[in-house]
Amino acid sequence: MPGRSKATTKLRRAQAEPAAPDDVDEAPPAALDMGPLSGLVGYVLRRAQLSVFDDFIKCFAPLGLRPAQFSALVLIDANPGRSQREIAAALGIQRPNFVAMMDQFERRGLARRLRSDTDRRTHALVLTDDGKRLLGEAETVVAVHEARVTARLGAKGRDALLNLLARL
Amino acid sequence: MPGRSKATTKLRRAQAEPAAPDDVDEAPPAALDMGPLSGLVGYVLRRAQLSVFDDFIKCFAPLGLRPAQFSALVLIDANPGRSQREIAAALGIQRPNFVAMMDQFERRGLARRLRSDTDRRTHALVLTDDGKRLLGEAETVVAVHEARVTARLGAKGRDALLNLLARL
DNA sequence: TATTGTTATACTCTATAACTATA
DNA sequence: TATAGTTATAGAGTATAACAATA
Repeated sequence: MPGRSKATTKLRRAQAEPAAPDDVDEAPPAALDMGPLSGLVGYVLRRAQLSVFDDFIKCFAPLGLRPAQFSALVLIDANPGRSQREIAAALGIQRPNFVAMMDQFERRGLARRLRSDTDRRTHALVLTDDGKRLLGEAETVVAVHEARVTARLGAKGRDALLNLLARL
Repeated sequence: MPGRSKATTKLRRAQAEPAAPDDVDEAPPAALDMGPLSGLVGYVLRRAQLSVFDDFIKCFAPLGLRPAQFSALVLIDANPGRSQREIAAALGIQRPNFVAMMDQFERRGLARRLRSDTDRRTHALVLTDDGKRLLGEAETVVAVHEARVTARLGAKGRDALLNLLARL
């Protein structure tokens, strides 16, 4: 087992306060030892995903879209006429949980459920013109977001990351 | 601007996913077009994280540990005597949400809250012997899990992935 | 006054069973 | 009988305000 390096955290002292009697030597906060977590793919993956989603969510808040909603609109746009089951399954969403999302889309006028003439059980999903317009704005926003991610990884790093993640 | 002249979001279309083998000559299943999602770091990251967690959760179910619980035990073990606030913050868990987890750990006899003599507001967290024993088993399990992940990435790929993810 | 642990609460996400209408 | 969409529901996970004890 490789030894763990001692934490060598440089912490800046708090800014001088106006006139407070505080000169007792306080214990240095000292960063925590993350132990084996830093080498666990699952843990590092989770933290990275939260970090990227954090930026994504902030970028898309003005459009009123959550990540899952964006992905659903993209998929309906790329596959018009498909059923709820197909779209939901492709996104890893349970069918019951996709119903409320489609309800919202219809209420906001972004997508519609058309009745299928071949199988009257299914709904053929399509985007409305408003939905396509919003998706257009979304693709501008996603470009800004993705550029920020790419700035952290480098263009080559981003490609490498996508290829590695595709193996999992 | 260097290399990238036009839209940074030039995204390749999705590859077809391995569909279930079907020899029915009825309706062709026709995999969905994932559109730009396959090139979005956030989306691919999320799906990969869910995939890895899926294996992790199955591996740790016999030990009665969820991913967050495992990470908390690891952190307490590597940093005995730290406060709830410190452990929770290092894991990105809100302080109120960490209370129930510590309650469970104490009920199961895995960890204890010792009273601190320097600051009676805080609890000094430590693992019990049972907690350390369970963590020992967990590290065996995590090795199996991690080996399965590494089998998909290759040893070099795994290292590269960890380095890339650390930049996010 | 500020902080730690805590309670209460609410909101999102996710998972499963069961109903209906079609097939 | 099986399937698509739906309803209801329960469980995680997550976020914030507020309170008591302590600093």
